[in-house]
Amino acid sequence: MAQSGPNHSSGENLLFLTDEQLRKGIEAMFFAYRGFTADPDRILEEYGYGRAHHRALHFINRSYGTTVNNLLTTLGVTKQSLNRVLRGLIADGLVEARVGRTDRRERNLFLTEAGQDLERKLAEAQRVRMRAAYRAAGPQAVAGFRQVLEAMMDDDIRRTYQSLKDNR
Amino acid sequence: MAQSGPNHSSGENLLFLTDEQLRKGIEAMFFAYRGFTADPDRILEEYGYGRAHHRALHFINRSYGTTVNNLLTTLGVTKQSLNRVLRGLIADGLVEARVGRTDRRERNLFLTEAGQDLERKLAEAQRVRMRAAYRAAGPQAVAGFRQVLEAMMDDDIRRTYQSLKDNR
DNA sequence: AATCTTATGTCAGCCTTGTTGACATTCCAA
DNA sequence: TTGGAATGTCAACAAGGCTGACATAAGATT
Repeated sequence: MAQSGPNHSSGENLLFLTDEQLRKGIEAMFFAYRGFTADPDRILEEYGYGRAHHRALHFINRSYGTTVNNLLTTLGVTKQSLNRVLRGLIADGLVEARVGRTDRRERNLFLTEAGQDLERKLAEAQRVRMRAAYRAAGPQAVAGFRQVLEAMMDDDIRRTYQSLKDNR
Repeated sequence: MAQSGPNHSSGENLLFLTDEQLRKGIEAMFFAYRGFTADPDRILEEYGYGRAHHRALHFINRSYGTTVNNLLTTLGVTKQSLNRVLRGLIADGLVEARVGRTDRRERNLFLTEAGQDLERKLAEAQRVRMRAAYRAAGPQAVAGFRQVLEAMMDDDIRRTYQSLKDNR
């Protein structure tokens, strides 16, 4: 388990983990996630895309040349679902799927220029809000934010997340 | 990436707000939210319900006797969408809608015994994970977590959130 | 060479949950 | 009395999940 920071047993943690405190955290997640997706959603609407397209663009950009199977695992959806989205992005010239070089069954995915443009636009919209939130809360709060989020992930996803974490 | 760091001004914030750091925060939100909803989702499936039902149960439980309009605002969906969900919950005997006493156009919403049972079950599943994450990250991290999430909300939603914050 | 397996794509159909638009009912308030 | 607010309902549609079935290509194994 993700064990890092200071820990329990200290008496001060008793009040801390009341259902009431937990409920506030739960609601904060719900409301914050809405804010988190709101700005990209508005942009996507102009293009006739949805969140699924955003996620695909993000992770293709992020893991240059990734395969369809990799993407499936990261996104946690079925191939049919992803395929529908990819088909649209490829048809619109935002994504390119090249036959794999070592294994020709695989398709390596790339963003075209246009794809990179949209990805940048979406990412920047999301960063603006994230940056503002980070600024408002301060560095120490951000560290805590990341720690809690990381501890909240499913184990296998946390591994995926961490493997993506620092490779750029 | 075309352009990297934002990097204005304030000394210690320099390294802090790189696009890279922001991207990690964005991915953390995405992956953590999946974990956050995973446990309730499994329970809901057994009952043939979806997340929309969970949200309705949560906020009806939370704001005893709330009106449909209040709920709409909190949930951020259309009345038609909410109505479909409420109809199901009422038909299944989990929610009761009583005609308003002061304004008889309004419907006051309550959980029945069965509704409270399911709500408790869902909430506890979600709390288990949240509690584990809080424990793993420690009190200071939790404070930061809450600060950043709050700063990430839309302004009007933050007001709603804060008004719900301490009234119990 | 034949066969098994993997990676991917595609078709069809279903579900939840969001949307709009139109229209009815109830009932408070001016 | 009349306007408007709160609510409900019906219909239609879309996005984006899902399952199941089947096709194709190509790597892997026997």
